[in-house]
Amino acid sequence: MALLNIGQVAKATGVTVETVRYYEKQKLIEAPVRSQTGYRQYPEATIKRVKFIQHAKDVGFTLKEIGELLALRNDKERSCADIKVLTEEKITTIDQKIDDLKRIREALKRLAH
Amino acid sequence: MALLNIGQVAKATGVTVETVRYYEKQKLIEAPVRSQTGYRQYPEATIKRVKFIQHAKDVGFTLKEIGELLALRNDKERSCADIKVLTEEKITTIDQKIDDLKRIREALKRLAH
DNA sequence: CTTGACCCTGAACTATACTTCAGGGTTTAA
DNA sequence: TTAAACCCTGAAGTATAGTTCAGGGTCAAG
Repeated sequence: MALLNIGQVAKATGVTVETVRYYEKQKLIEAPVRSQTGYRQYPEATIKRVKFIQHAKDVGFTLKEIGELLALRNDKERSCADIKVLTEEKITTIDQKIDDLKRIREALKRLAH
Repeated sequence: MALLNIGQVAKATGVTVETVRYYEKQKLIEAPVRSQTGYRQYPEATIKRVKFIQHAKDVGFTLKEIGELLALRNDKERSCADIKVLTEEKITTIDQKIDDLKRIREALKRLAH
């Protein structure tokens, strides 16, 4: 598969190139390989990762928390049991958010008669 | 019903008194009546309102958006049809957030085997 | 072979949502 | 009646998540 430069990643995900570089600095995406002239060359999977970050941000996770979510996916060091515990914790947080949203939704629904 | 001073509202909602004053400045909660000595005196309903703000914040709404959500509830000026349109818009946003969360949840669920 | 669109770095700037500070008055329990 | 615990204001400070700026190189079309 072809590698993408930063502008293509930005366009495909709807963020700016500055945001992509910012996520790299914050270690939310891996530093990509570079062309001879220093241009960042991204695999296509980066698009999914940036989109994930945006979706997680939209539902109230901070970049730090998103880093933890992503680390769970990548971390092969941790024991399976460890990952399970951490993952269940995150799922609890998510379920709370879903409940909050449902409650707000119902309140609005009542408003709209 | 008894009126509450700012510390009691803060304690009941889990935010600081500074945050309550900040929400007042941002017009997310009404400026309450004052005691002779200038202390803010809140009705109990303020607790629900502050809790609502916190829940909405947790699921990624900005204070500005939360202000709009609250305005829908309070606004008696707007036509019923107007409110309905705006409310449906907000509900669409909420449904998107719920979908995002469910997708993240499923990804984590798969991780936990 | 140049011009417009793209890419690079590091640093300074911005908006949001608070938090802290300075300097003071009030309430209440001992 | 005094000391701890509470309340007030306005202004300055902070963390997060970018955005903008200065000052450059690179690539692709004409």
